[in-house]
Amino acid sequence: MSLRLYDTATRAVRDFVSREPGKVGMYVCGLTVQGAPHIGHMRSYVSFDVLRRWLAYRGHEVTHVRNVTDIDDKVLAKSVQTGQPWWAIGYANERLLEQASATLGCLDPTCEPRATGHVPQMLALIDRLIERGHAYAAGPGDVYFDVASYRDYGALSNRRLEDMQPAEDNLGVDGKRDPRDFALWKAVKPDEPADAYWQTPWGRGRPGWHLECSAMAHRYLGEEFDIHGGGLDLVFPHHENEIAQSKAAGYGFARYWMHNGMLNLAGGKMSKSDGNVIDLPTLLASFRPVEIRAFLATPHYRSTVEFSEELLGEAASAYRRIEGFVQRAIERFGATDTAPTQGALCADFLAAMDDDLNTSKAMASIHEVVREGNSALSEDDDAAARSTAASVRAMLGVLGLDPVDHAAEGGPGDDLRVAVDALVRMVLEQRDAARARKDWATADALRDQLKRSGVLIEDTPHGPRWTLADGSA
RNA sequence: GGCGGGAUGGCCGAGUGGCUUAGGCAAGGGCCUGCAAAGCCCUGUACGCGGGUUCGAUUCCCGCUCCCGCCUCCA
Repeated sequence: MSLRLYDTATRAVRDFVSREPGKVGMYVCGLTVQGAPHIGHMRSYVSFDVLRRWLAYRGHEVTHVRNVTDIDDKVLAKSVQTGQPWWAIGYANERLLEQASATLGCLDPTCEPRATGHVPQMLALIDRLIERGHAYAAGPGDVYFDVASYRDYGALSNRRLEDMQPAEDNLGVDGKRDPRDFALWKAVKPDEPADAYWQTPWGRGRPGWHLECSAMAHRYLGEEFDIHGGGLDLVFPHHENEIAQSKAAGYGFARYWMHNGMLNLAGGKMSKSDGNVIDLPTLLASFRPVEIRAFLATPHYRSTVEFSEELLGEAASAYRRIEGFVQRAIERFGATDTAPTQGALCADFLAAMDDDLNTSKAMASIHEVVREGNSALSEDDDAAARSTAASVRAMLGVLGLDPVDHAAEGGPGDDLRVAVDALVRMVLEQRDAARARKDWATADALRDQLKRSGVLIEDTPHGPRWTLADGSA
């Protein structure tokens, strides 16, 4: 069985065949760095990180390009509003984003180009579009894409040009020939920061939204590449416009279009403009990064996900069941003996992932293997326990959820682990002594005391073990 | 109004024309344990409403209701 992916452009699941055997070029829309990222953004990052890891597992060398759009209307508006330089705002938010991405265990992209660093490529593209009759300069600094000149406009988002009836408020005012035309290049405006422009043959201005992605995808992945991804809310107009720009310029552009579903809060899309936003630092007060990642990675990437702390808590509990097994196996055999091995993925998992990244089903198969592993562990079937642990770790690894990879990231109070461990051991020695003389009252009192301090004790045939009540082990 | 997605057992969430009808969380019972915890075993018969096709539909078709997204900035 081979990998099949849902392609937005054809609205169907298709066999994935890369342009070049063994290589995949993938462009994923990152963010416009106008504000701090929220977990809805992170869902997109995690979704495409899973895709990238799966492509790699399936033997592809992946070139993963993810853009940072560091200049646009909102960044400039914010600059005027706060008095901060627009480039400082963008950079600050870019760093928050980078941090959030790393915290959730997303692999770094191969390249993360910024819009402002690719103005020459954008100008070249505009030039080419004007030459081919698909774009026109409308006034000093303004260049528009002529939507009517591109026959397939609307093909991706499945809408017809005549169905699009944008407000005709500024028809003629800004020099547009058709209200549906979109800006490739925008003229400097008096109420925007004075240093936000480039000199061009069409006048002073700055990039319009959409242009940077066409230019940068071309720069790093070539005229045609395999996968273009992003959030479902980018299908129109952003991706539709990217296609128009790139194809009208004569390039093949993306062969598969993939879009992740939205993250909802209280029934509606989590969105900065609606103000219903939760960011990662807020959640880190109560949950570990790996638990948040498990929450984001378990539902199918195309489904809408409802966010709530309760739901996140459920996902965390489910993850802890798996993690508990891996930890017990590692305590017994060591991390090396349970190291994930290539080819250790079970057939159900493999089939689920190949089927348009069905992570829900894939997680179900991990849970089944965990059950086998737990049984092997309690029956002291070391060989079986070892191999199931290696298998579970391999499968988790593909999802970016191997507990060992996340061990260093730390949960609340993690810096005190060594000290806590020493103290708990002292208490456990006393408790062992009490148990040895069958003084159950004393033994239980010690255990209860630890529990009140957030330390959970479990007696196993191989001695007592402790974990923290919040799940960080 | 146009386009698209969705409604599954207490909750989350896969999936399928009929088969042992995922998996998890929570709950109850059991095993294990000095008692616990963890783990394992068992239990819970669900597919929004109304029609239709079919020997048989949660799964296919039609209609309806409700929800969500896009159509303006948006991961």
